[in-house]
Amino acid sequence: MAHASMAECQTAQMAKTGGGAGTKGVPRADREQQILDAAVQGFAERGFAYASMAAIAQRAGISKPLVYEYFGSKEGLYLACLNRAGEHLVGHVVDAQNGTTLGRAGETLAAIFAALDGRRLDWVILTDPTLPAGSAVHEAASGYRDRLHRLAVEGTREVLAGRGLTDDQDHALSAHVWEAVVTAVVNWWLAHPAETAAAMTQRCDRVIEALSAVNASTAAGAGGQL
Amino acid sequence: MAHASMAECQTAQMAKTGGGAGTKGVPRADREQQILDAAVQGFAERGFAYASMAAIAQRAGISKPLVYEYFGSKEGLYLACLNRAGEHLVGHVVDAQNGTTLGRAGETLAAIFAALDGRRLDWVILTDPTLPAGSAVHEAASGYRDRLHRLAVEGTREVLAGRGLTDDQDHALSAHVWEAVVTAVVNWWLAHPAETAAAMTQRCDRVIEALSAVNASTAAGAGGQL
DNA sequence: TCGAACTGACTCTCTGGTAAGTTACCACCG
DNA sequence: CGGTGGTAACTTACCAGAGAGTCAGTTCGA
Repeated sequence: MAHASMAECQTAQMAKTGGGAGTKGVPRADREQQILDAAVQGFAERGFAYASMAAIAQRAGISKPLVYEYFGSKEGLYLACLNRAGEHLVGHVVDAQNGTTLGRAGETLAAIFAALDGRRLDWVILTDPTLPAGSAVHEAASGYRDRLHRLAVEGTREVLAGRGLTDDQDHALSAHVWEAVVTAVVNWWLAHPAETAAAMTQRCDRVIEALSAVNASTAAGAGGQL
Repeated sequence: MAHASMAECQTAQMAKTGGGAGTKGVPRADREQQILDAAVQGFAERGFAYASMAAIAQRAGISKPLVYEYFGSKEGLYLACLNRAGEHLVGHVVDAQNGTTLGRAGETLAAIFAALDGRRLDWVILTDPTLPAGSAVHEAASGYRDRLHRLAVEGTREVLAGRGLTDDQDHALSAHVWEAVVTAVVNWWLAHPAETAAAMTQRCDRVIEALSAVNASTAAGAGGQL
């Protein structure tokens, strides 16, 4: 826990006093970003429930009260991480969809990979499973995931309806499952850091292609196994 | 939190003393099951991280030290819940697969629905997202999920390989995604308590059918949206 | 009377959050 | 140009609550 205390001085400043009180000359806006970076790492590493504010402060190279002065509370800090990550991701996915044939599974995934490239931990913040049910942070995270979800399944209703699916609940279930698939794919990516965003896109295209073929034969009564 | 204190006397015993110390005549084996039932509810409700041993003891109608005497620690208690739930589910899925055409998606789901009927919270225990990474309970839960996972994707390799997928990583990703799909479907079921196991089975059959058709058209270049 | 069942009342640690004080930068004054 | 007050940046040291885990003892059935 004490190994990261020297790594936070990326901005143009060097500690002048050994360890006393007093300002270090870092403006608030800069320091806030440093804290957010440290918080994303801390929260992603242990989950909201288990991450400690003291550890995050130490990782950021400052003391706990400063974190509280800038972000108010643990939930406030998480909310700030969430907003930064959520706006970034949602924005990229929207942009990507505007410039391509809307809604195809592979292209949605590609946009997510691209947006998360270089800041994959953002995804962990958006999907942290340890958020206490019913809390403000939980609601906020759900909100961002929901926006992504709506973007991703736009158009699903008509397509499925056209193929004979009329039950509302069936549509809800399908959407829920698709969300889980996206989550699973991104989590797999997180577990394979060597994989580039482009490689993931290609991989998903391959798998989708193959699964389509399997399902087609299944639907035709060939008894494919899945 | 105090509303469930009277609901635990399902076994043949009634409190004889008002609240003193002393035995209540409940043999250890029975009490252990009562504690496990209360623990499953408590852990499922708030997650391992946020559930408190005192609350679980209260829900079981006994005091905290007895829980510790029987299960040793919070992790020990969770482990006991996990083993009971895991063995039950895995056993049922194995049985179901032995008596049917092995490995088809819909039938695996049907077996899970049947096994979980009447004890759906078992699933929450097996998939609790708040388990601390690296802990013994986390490993144990992963173990059970892994056994289910292996059962479910048995045969996937040959099928996908036959359709042109040769990359090992592609297979790993596919398996990971399938696991997520199962999880998503069961979680949806948990969120819709009125749905019977049989209804879920039918619903999944419908959706799988429709999605197969959609994917088939997608693969054929019709540009289906998903 | 012996052991199993059972409890009230602790301890101890961890952590979210706070109070009060310290230092450095800076604008302004003389 | 040196002083000087104000404010933003920062810290040490603490509090309070919650919850895991324990101890010493009490009651009851056999």
